[in-house]
Amino acid sequence: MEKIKILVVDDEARMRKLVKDFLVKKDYEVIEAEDGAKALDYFYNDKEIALIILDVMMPQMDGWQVCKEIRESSKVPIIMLTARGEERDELLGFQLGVDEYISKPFSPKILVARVEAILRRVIGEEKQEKMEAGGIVIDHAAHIVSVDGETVELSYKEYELLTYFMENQGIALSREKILNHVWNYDYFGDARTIDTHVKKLRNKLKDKGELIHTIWGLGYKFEV
Amino acid sequence: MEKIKILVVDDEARMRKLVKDFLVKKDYEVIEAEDGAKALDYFYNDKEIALIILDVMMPQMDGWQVCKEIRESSKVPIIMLTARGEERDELLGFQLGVDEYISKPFSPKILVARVEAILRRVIGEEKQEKMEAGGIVIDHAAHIVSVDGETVELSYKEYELLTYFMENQGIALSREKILNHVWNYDYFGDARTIDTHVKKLRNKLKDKGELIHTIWGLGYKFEV
DNA sequence: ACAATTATGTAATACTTTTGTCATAAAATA
DNA sequence: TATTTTATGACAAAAGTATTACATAATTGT
Repeated sequence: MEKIKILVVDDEARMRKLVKDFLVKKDYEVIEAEDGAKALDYFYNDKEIALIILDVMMPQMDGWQVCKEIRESSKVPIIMLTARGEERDELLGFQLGVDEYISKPFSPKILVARVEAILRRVIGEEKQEKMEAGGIVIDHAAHIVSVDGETVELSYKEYELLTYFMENQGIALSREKILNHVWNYDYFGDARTIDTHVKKLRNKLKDKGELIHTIWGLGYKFEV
Repeated sequence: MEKIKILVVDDEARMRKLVKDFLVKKDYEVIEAEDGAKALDYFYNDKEIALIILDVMMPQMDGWQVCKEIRESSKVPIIMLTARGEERDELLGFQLGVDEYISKPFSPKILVARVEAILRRVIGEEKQEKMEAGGIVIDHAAHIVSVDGETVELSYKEYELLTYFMENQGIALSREKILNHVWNYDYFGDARTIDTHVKKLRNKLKDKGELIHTIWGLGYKFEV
């Protein structure tokens, strides 16, 4: 099947690369544009683009302008990236038909989640809504986790962490890797934080907590 | 195929040599620069450099400055070496677009792993995930070792040691060589330590333990 | 906007496993 | 056989992890 194309517009190469890496991992085709003019150019020449991720702050032509131009001829979903602190002009965005905002720094998880939510809405494509392993079920649509049929209440981070583990069953994950995926990419906190979260998660999963194995000297692994 | 070029910048010749040795062994071409000015000079005159390893602490022009200069004209991946204790200015690094940090002392393994991870990300090359020899299988993704189908639990060092042996099948390895690869470069402990680890490893590998041959007066060799 | 609640990250401490060293036994070499 | 090198097992030291408590940040309800 043809891959879904996403256009990423940002003047910072690093940011484009970052976004691209995560989307490519999810099997999307990513086209990069370093400024508004190039973005419009790519967009007009490739009718297949399913979604645009647009940085607000760019020299020459900012994200709003690009958005406005595109909206004159297309209803393609647009996600706006806003910098930390930068105020969101929600109203302007609403008028221009922005579908979503994501504040930098963002976690890759959030980005991918938003992208998929929008595409699901627009394309109506169904994605993996449920995950199961060893009696643990995550229902992403309902945002509910159950262990042996019984619902357990997880906090946001715990939920993300468990999801990451279950997405990578049988794979040894270093703390660094976990931090990079579950936390924000620019989070430079203590890797020991993970221990605490793992502990809490294990507790809540009751006897299924032991499915999260400690790999001494390396990190953790989820395995049934 | 053309070798991939890596530029190593450090004022200490010892450190440069060390890094170079390991990278050369992995078939990279290494260019050394002893100060920031020379580094920039080499970099601007050789457009083929695929990655830069940069020491933070250097007289005249420190690593940050070099990094900043390079970032003004290039997106080449940069790994920063920081001394033990020296505080990492993560934020500054992030702004300058540092790709990775490695703290001295580091194990050669870590260094090579980071380099390959970055290059893989940039160049998009895949690495070997499984190794097999004489009924011993190492699954690096799962971090599992099995002997004749049965999983064996290895400690961190045992795992590293076995990996090193299997990477160098049929090659006689001196204790010194083993120390330099599996242990940190600044580990000056007793080479006899290896004997103990080899012993434990042999035990855990059961009858396959004898694949690790003792070479009297020299060291060890893994051979099927 | 405020207080109350909950979630998250950090630090300190307790705990566990791993690792290195040593003493001694065994084996190989000359 | 004397000497050098390696194997082995016990144990102390080091390093990694679990757990708890607490401060701070985020969220919720009023």
